Amino acid sequence: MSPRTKKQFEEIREEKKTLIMDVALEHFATEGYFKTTISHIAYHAGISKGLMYNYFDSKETLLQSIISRSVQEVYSYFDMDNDGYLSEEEFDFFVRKVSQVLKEKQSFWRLMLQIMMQKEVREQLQVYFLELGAIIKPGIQLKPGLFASDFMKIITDYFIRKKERKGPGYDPYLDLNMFLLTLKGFTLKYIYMDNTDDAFYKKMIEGIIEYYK
Amino acid sequence: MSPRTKKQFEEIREEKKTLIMDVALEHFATEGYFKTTISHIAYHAGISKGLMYNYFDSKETLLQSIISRSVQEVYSYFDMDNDGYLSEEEFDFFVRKVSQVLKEKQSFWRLMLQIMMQKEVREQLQVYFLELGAIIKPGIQLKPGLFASDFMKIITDYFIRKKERKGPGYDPYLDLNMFLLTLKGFTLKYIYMDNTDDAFYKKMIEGIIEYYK
Amino acid sequence: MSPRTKKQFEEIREEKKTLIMDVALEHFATEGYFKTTISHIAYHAGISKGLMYNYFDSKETLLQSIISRSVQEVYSYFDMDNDGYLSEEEFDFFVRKVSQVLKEKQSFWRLMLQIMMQKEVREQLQVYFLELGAIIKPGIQLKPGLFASDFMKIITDYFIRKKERKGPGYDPYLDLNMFLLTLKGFTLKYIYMDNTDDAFYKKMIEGIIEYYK
Amino acid sequence: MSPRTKKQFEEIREEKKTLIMDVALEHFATEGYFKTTISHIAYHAGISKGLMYNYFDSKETLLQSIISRSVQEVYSYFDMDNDGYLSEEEFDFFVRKVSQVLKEKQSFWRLMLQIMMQKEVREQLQVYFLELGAIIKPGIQLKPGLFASDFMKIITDYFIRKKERKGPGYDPYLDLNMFLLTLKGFTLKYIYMDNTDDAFYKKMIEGIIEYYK
DNA sequence: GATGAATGAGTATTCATTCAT
DNA sequence: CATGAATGAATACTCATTCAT
Repeated sequence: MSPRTKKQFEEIREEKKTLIMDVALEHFATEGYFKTTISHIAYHAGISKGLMYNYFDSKETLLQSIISRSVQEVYSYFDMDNDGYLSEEEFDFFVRKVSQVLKEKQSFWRLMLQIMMQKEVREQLQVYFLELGAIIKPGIQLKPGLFASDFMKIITDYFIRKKERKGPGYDPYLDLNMFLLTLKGFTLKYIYMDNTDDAFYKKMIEGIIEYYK
Repeated sequence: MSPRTKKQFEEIREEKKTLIMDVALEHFATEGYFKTTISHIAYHAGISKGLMYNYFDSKETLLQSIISRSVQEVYSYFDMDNDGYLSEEEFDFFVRKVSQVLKEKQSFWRLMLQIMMQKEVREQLQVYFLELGAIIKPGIQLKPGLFASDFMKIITDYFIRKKERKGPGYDPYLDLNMFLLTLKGFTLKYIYMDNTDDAFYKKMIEGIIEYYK
Repeated sequence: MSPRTKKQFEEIREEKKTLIMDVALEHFATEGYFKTTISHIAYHAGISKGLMYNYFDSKETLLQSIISRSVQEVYSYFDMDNDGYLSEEEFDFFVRKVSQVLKEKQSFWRLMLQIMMQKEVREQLQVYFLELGAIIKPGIQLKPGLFASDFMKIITDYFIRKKERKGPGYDPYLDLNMFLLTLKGFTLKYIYMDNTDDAFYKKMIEGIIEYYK
Repeated sequence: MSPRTKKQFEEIREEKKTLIMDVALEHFATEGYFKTTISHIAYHAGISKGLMYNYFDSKETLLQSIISRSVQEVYSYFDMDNDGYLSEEEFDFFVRKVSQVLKEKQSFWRLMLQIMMQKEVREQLQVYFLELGAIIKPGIQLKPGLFASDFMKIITDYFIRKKERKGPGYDPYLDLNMFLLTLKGFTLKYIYMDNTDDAFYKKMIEGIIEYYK
């Protein structure tokens, strides 16, 4: 019965926080942030309301933690430490990654869409998801170091290089924006799909690659 | 000093109802349904809370009335009493109509997206917006008489006829779904645009027409 | 098309008032005073809310008017202008009268019971229905001129005279109070009877007469 | 500083619930159910409104809990687990018990009378208080297991046996119903008595016993 | 750490009453 | 006389947050 080490405590703490965030995300995403009560989350996480406040200062803090965590996870998905260059082969991989992120983090994206309705929230989150509201045009300077910027830079570069393959009549910015529109549409569709039709899902990924590679 | 006629009363009622719905839609769409209080709506509509309840039974009824009204308006936009045939020239017109509806009813679509987060709501509204959740495949039977079905039928027909132009390698269903994805993406993007960049907006409409006509 | 005379106006006014009171009494009695809304009454009386206030200053005034009117009616039932003497034959008649009043004014009595729950109301109404809360003892002075007092005086006299028939062991005050208890019980029972069992009802009247004549 | 045990929490809950129900009953009975506000109850119970709702889901639930509890208490008063036989000596005891229940639960009975005005409520409560609406006739089948039925059965048996003592001219059902009427009248009278006149009260109990033993 | 009782500011809703027409 | 739109004070109820144990 040796007392737990500091490290053990820390681990338990992290586990509980993760549990709470998982439960909360699920309920936020399906029932809505405002309709989900703290009591409800605590109950489904198997803890008391009081303990919730031991881990998170407020309902809002909890929400922010969830978003922040999910953003980190999405970051890591794309492994932004690479060389920032997207080859033709990697384009395939990239689109599939995007779809995978959508699939695995469906709840998160649903929450995002919901949360973004509020103007204030939207402005704050632009930091993470610049693209959602931004327009890609020649001459726009993307801040380096931000996820969305990095992401957009790599993609933009890819489409500019694509011009070499497609010839003079090709408008890379139009094509890029069409691609982004399609990706957004894919996101929207997937987020709302209750009974995932996997065949359709896969077919559309192939379609996107075929249309925009 | 004669009392108001029935018609006068009816007019007052309709005007006030419209006013309340307009104000409510605007606030629901920008601040969110749950964050928008009845007091807030009443205040901005310049009426008392009590009067709100003279016209709408509850906050939820108000929401439903708004949705119902907007759906009617969208219906009328597309004038579904036509021949159900979409010529190449009309395709242009159709895409432009869609974008116009988005532009003019931006608040409504934002509200829709928000509302559709809740599963129950989504299921109920499928009647109106079948497509949002549906997948278009060969052999699918669309119920005639419903807006979404009519809409989808016309579009599907268009893409099937397009095969004649495009030749044997052309997959009309893939192309249709890609088109719908792009349209959805356009919707999503437009809904979130605070400062409308009209040039970009128009460019993308042209792009969609160019890609899918 | 001669203009209506003052008298005609007065008559119309009285008719409307009576109508409103009738409707209100019915609803007060079955749904309860507080649960019955002015709107409801106005609707069922086929008039507007505004007009209601033309006839009655407030909901409370309406209630008081109803009670006052019913009390007058009950008064008249017993024709208190008689000699104040109750013969043996008249006792029969008296009990039957009581039951008839119960039957015909069931709604009113139900309303009374309900209203009397509130202390303040009860105190105010003692004027009319002294007996309900009072105890009849030798030496109590009943205020002349009040219905309840008159009523009690006549009944008390009857039971005192009854002593002559029953002999020395007979306690007129006990018997009187037992009789009043039974009458009250009869009231309570009848008020709550939804499906009037007329046979039982009549049998009990005969019983009361048999037991207390 | 160890947290409270489950038992401690349970005790707190029970105490508070009892407190709230006691206060509420008192106010419901004297001011009326509808006139009594939740705020009022909370204030007089020395707690916050919020806590009320921690223990009772709604005002109506609170009412039901009060009624349910009181019914249980009345049940236990009569100890229905006995042999179901009422001897002549026990009849005294029985009547006195009834009066005692009236005295000790005066508020409850006042509330009952008030509540029973509403038809729906009345129908629902018949389960508990069959007799109030029922008529006792030869051949009526009383459902065993229900308080009111048990109660009525015992009383009915008593009056039937009484016939042996009284001889052929005696109508046990008339007498039973007269007795029940008197008891009801006693109830009604007692419920409304503000300043209890104990001497009168006791005299009437003796009277009832004398008349119906 | 852990619990859930307790709080109170906030929210939807009701309804008697007023008043312009 | 008659209407029903309009008001606002009151009321039931919710829920994030605090805190004694």
